[in-house]
Amino acid sequence: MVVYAGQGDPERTLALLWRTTGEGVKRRGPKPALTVDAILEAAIAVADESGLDGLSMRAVGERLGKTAMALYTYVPTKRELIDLMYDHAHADLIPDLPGGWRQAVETWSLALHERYLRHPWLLQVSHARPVLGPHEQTVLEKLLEVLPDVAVRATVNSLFSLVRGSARTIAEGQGAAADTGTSDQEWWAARSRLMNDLVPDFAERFPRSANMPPAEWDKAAREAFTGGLNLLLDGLENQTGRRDH
Amino acid sequence: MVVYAGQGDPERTLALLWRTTGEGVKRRGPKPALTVDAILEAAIAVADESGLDGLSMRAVGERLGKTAMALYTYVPTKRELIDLMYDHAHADLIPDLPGGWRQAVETWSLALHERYLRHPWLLQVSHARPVLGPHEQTVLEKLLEVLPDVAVRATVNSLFSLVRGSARTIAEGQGAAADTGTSDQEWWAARSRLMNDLVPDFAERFPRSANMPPAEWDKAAREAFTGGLNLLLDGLENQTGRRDH
DNA sequence: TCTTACTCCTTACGGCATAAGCTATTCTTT
DNA sequence: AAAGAATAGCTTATGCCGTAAGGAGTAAGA
Repeated sequence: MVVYAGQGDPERTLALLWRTTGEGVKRRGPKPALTVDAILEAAIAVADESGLDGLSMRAVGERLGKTAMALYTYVPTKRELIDLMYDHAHADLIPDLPGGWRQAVETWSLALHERYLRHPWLLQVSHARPVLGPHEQTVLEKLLEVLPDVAVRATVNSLFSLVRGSARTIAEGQGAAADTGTSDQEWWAARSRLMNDLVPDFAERFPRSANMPPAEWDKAAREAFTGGLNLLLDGLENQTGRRDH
Repeated sequence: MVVYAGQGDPERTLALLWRTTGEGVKRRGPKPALTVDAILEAAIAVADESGLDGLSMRAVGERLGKTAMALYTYVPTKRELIDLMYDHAHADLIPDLPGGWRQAVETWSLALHERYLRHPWLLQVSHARPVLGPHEQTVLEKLLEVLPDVAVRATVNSLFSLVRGSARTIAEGQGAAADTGTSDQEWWAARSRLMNDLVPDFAERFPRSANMPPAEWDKAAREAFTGGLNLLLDGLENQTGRRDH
């Protein structure tokens, strides 16, 4: 399932995202035993380990030695928690980008790609509408800084699609392997055998698909990513070149 | 949340996908009151209306005048049901593709894009490993038939990423609008106002993001899609042209 | 006719997010 | 110092979910 982001109470969420909640102000009542950041880190740890499906308020609370309900003092709902996790996981993402725009865009894409692979659950958070958190905003801003001034929206959209799509393919392959305990080879072998029995005319009906063996998925997917990126940047260079190259 | 596909009992799932279950054979016991296809259509109707989150076995059963448990006679688990829905929704998708490869790829992409928008929940089904159903396989095969023989894997991967990514953006915008009852304009206006209050220095910190207003999202996202597609195809033509053009 | 295989129901279980309400804690005001 | 107010974080409860278990009825084969 997909968790839709950015649909909670906007004011509360934005305030949490940008941490505009009065920090130094003295407040009554018992000292808070937790902080939003501690919760975020626990939640991210849970999600890294068990995916977004394993992310329950109970699980996060347990990791902090609290009950699920204790979290609701800090975070209005699970939705907002995920929004916060999402933005938090985009912190300190983009390194200094090298000179030429093409190299810079490549570096940016690889950094984002890598981050997605480190936190695969990020790919399961669908931003129905942008979360508008500071860290994600920074990621976008850095890209805009280096992008040539041609077809900006199309390029941004395509880059995000490409990076997310490729990362998804890789992450899901890995996740499936981990979940089921069967490697890609084993899984594929088992399926081939079954398909041979069940659909003996497969190769006739789908000759081209049959001719495209899976190889090592992980590697193939990575190559497909850089290959696709190159295609896209070629296309962009093509349009740009006539102006400022 | 994301539903992971292709992880149930492979034999049962594949048999259901390819309908190799003995159809004409006489079976004992009461006549089945349902068929897998009827369940699929009901389930797809539910998902179209309420998304994958609203898809519960109870809801599907109710639509058919049955209980949730009645479905388990036909479908082993909800997971496999979703696999079957996924493949079913890819039926009769690709029209006859026009002559030139570039036009053919464009037509293919648009058809897939459109299908995703008709059944947005498709985008929430992540194929950890391919479902390997007949209809999805046909979609892939048709693309392979027209694709030039260059960087095939990268191109296929990129095209799927681009189509899915763009469709996701559009679908989620629409979904959010429907869910929250606020239009894009209203939503954006509200956020802008809040951001102005909470983060008054936004425009200084993120000048380029601030300069990229949201416009009409739906339209912008569609243009970004065709624009990205053109970039990609330019890149591909660049590599192909030297050979067979 | 009796057995067997099958459909489809009711019931039940454990897990989920979270609403409601309670208690204990700590600051502010008197 | 005492009283009041606001807050943290607990327990409990509600209504969802997927689905396991088991039972009742039905139709084909022996």
